[in-house]
Amino acid sequence: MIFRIFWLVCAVNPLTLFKCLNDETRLVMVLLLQQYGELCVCDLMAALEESQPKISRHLAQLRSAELLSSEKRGQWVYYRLHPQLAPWAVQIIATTLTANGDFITPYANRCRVLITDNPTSCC
Amino acid sequence: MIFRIFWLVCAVNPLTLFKCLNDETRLVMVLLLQQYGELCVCDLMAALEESQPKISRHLAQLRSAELLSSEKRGQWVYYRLHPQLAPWAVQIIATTLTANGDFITPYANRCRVLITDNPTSCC
DNA sequence: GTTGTATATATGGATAAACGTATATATGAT
DNA sequence: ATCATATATACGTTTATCCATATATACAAC
Repeated sequence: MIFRIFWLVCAVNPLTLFKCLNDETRLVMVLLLQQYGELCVCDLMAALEESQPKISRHLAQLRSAELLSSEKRGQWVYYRLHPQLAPWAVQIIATTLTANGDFITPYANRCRVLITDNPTSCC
Repeated sequence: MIFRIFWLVCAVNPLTLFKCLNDETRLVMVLLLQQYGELCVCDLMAALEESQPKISRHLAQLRSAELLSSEKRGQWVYYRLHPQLAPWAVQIIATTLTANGDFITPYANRCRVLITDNPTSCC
């Protein structure tokens, strides 16, 4: 008899998670994605007012840690929290956001999805 | 009319918290303290099998970030989670411990409070 | 094809974090 | 007083992290 085990969540090591959240650029991006669900790279560049390579490098790091997933649509790449991210990790991100909403407010105010009428258009 | 504001919790910056939890030595110590309430330096040295200066240096860092508080009793210094640590930070530590109990098991097994009949004696 | 835009990665240099060793301080015992 | 134990800190070196710049890739429009 053969059993198959399907992995429903990504096994995030706590050290890996905290390493991701340790940098201001990465922390703000993760919190913005927790709050707004999905953002493209240019949204994040605008929100954080940082250079494209810097944003991209940190996104790659979050992606390789399986905290984020990305999807290419046309010439844009959209990021979100990884759908299979372990619930405890999601809970930590949510708790951080709830208790520190003011921490990302200045960033969110520069975020396209907040300041445009038409959030389906990009950059 | 004079108002006095009493600070009931320590205002931990999320970045500061994650910086603290980013290092394996510090993370394990924080999780052990969450689980066992109070441990002295020699307990932590035994649990982590690390040198005294290394343990002491990381404890100083956690103390200066106000994650931990310390109390000297006789020649021993006992550490615990800071009593005024912000609830959201405590929640994050608790969540991490609950979801990753196995992460600290090997350390806990070397912890005096677990392997001694008389936990009031030290070292 | 060319051009422009969006995103990713590679490389070298700067900055910061962690470590080992040595030393200092405080307490307790003799 | 001396000696031993427990803990903290200082100093120099190694190691890891972050960044800016340059370059590469992919797509869309023409």
